Amino acid sequence: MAQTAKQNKIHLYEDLKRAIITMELRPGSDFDEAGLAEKYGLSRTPLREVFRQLAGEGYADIIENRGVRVAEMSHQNLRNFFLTAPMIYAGVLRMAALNATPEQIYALKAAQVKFKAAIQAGSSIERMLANNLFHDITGDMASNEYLRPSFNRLLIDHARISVTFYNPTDAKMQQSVQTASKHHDAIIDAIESRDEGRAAHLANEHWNLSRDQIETFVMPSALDGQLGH
Amino acid sequence: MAQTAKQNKIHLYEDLKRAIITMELRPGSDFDEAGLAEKYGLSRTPLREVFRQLAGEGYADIIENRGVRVAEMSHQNLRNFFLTAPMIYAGVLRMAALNATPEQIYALKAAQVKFKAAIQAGSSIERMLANNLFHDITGDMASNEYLRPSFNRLLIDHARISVTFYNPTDAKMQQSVQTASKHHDAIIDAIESRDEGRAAHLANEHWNLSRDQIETFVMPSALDGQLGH
DNA sequence: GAAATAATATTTGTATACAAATTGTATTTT
DNA sequence: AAAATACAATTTGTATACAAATATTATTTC
Repeated sequence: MAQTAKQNKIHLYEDLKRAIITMELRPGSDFDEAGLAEKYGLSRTPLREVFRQLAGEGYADIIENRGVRVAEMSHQNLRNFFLTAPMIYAGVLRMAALNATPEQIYALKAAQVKFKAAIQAGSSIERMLANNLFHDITGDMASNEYLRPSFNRLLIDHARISVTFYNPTDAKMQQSVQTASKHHDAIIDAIESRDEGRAAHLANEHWNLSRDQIETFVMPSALDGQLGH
Repeated sequence: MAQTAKQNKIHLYEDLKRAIITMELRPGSDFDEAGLAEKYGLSRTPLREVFRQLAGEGYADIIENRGVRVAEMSHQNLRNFFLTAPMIYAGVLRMAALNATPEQIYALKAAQVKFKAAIQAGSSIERMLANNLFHDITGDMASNEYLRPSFNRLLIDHARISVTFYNPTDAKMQQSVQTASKHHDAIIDAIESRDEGRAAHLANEHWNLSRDQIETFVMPSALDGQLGH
């Protein structure tokens, strides 16, 4: 079919992205070209173009003569993540407050409704995806092509870290999800009232919450939090 | 030939990158697949993979059914550039001071020697390339995979802005190149002595110099410099 | 039986051929 | 002659076929 090829390519792209941020495809695991070509009814040529694109966006790594694999997540990554995220996110929210359009604000509110629903009734994956969507929209709002690439990479690993470490039975962790949701509400409010300073401040609070969560539950005293502030 | 195909691909990749940052290929101009395939002795398949890669790194944009073109540089881009650069570069230099290896420091010093030589005797393009190399090495030093993507995009447009606006006959501009060179020396010193605070401070000075240059010579009062500080 | 080598299978990379979409030109219509 | 349509040429996208490199297995050597 003529039309389906293009659609299949899009589906493959979206499916792989989703599978990577949900950790369905583990970091370091490699893609099966032949298998995926079969599954999506595509030849290897467009398939490989999708791989290149995913690599360019930080989802995967291409190794010469040795195929494509899901981007790694090392311990060094995690450290850099918490050093970098507050800075980039403060920049994104600051510019989001300046540049957000009414349509984007509407979309952000809708994403927050979804997020709250996911906290109540959704799976841990659904919660993460809703959170991811929320942050992604703030990335749109900033409309800063220089900030976006780094921000997107942070979002990828923020998603993967969430999936890895989130434990819905833990009371303290549930509490911090509630706090995160309150942050989101405050962020929407700051953006809507064009308060860039407050938006930037909230970014730091929000990521400190994430860091504390991880520190407390998995890697106590791993980071000194001195940088990126 | 078996070996040449892989080499040709690398040459194509490097040549296109260079042609883009030197403005030999103008923003928005589109690539001639057939012509480049002929010129580099490659079929269109590997050629298109190179295009995808360049697009992923911010050198080019791929438009569905309408080929590949050199990444645009709009006025909005320029504004975002000066809002974002100080922040990212401060982050990079801070982490460079923390993480630089002796080999990287050696390479940075060598790049600075080249830069000084280019100021004295080189063309405006050579000067820009030497400067670009210097900054690129600081990006290596930081070894932060979250900062790198945005930093690289800034470097691309920093190069293109330099080429566009640099006027070697202007006395004031020559002066600011000398100042930039002094900044480089100070940056090397800060990194070598692991003084992250000073490195971050120098980043801001260095980019303010760039901004003042552009503001004074091409777009007076275009930016308020309020953000990103 | 373990290490080294050779032979085979699989995977990755490239070239060519074909299909679809877009662009440019010629023709027709008014 | 200007606008609209039809046709041809070019460009872009995909599939298949083939080449090169890597991984796996079998065989040989000690």
